[in-house]
Amino acid sequence: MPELPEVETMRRGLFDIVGSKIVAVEKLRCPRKPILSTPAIGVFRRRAVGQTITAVDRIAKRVLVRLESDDAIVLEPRMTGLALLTDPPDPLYLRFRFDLEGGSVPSFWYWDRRGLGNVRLLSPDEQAAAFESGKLGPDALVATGDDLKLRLGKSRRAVKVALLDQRAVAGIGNLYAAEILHQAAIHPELRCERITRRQWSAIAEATIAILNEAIKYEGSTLGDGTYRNALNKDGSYQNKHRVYGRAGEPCRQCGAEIQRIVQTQRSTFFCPKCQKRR
DNA sequence: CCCCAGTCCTGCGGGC
DNA sequence: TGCCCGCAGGACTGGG
Repeated sequence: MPELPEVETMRRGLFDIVGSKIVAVEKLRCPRKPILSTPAIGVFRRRAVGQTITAVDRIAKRVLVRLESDDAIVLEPRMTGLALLTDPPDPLYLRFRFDLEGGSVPSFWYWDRRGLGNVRLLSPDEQAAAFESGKLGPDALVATGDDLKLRLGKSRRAVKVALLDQRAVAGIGNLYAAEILHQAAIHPELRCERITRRQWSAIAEATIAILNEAIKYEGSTLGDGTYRNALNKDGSYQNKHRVYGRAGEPCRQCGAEIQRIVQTQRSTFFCPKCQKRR
């Protein structure tokens, strides 16, 4: 499930396409519903073909392939989307192919098993509208304790639920929210309004530490997941998980049994001994 | 404004 | 053995 570390790994995996020219774009037929993409493929192709790729960036959980025209191809992988330079996990779910010239890479693909993701080509104005402040908080890799306190300090929501709000802080998903709160020693059900300035700082520091560590290990590939890097290799941060997916197993810090609860219909994992309610 | 349930989608594992 | 159901959750929508 791509969150910030996985999407950042995708971005880095596409480094070798910078400087190449797009010579063809194909939206691939899938046996079921095609994924969402805009604009219509004819317009998409006309605006992309002939363009040189100038950069590959990340905004929150999206990858932006920037073109010399200042348009950007925006990949939004959601649950099961992958950016690939090589053979896919299953060719059935290849959704887009971009053929390249002038570099070391012949093509890159967007692959998406469940098809909840999307591929868009956005003009500068459309990019500004899609990513305007108000829709996305500061990137989780740079958000400070004060940023979090300012945006969430008055909220009555449980802190774990609030960390998933991309308008508050951008890039955290269900898996890393649990990991971050364990590192910060904060109970996931603690209401934001009761969190101290010092605790917000601890959460921000844990966020940066956990996400950077996960990037170092190229993200988490879960047993039933599909996440891979651009060369179709597994990440390895799943071997470092403190709590996520470890219900009933011992906490690596204190040995207590990791608990699983459900918050707003999503699983939350935590250590009842390390993570206090205050 | 704030918050939450429902929705999309496919594969997998538990239960019977 | 095979089938059914629930679960996985990112981002968006609609409604209280």
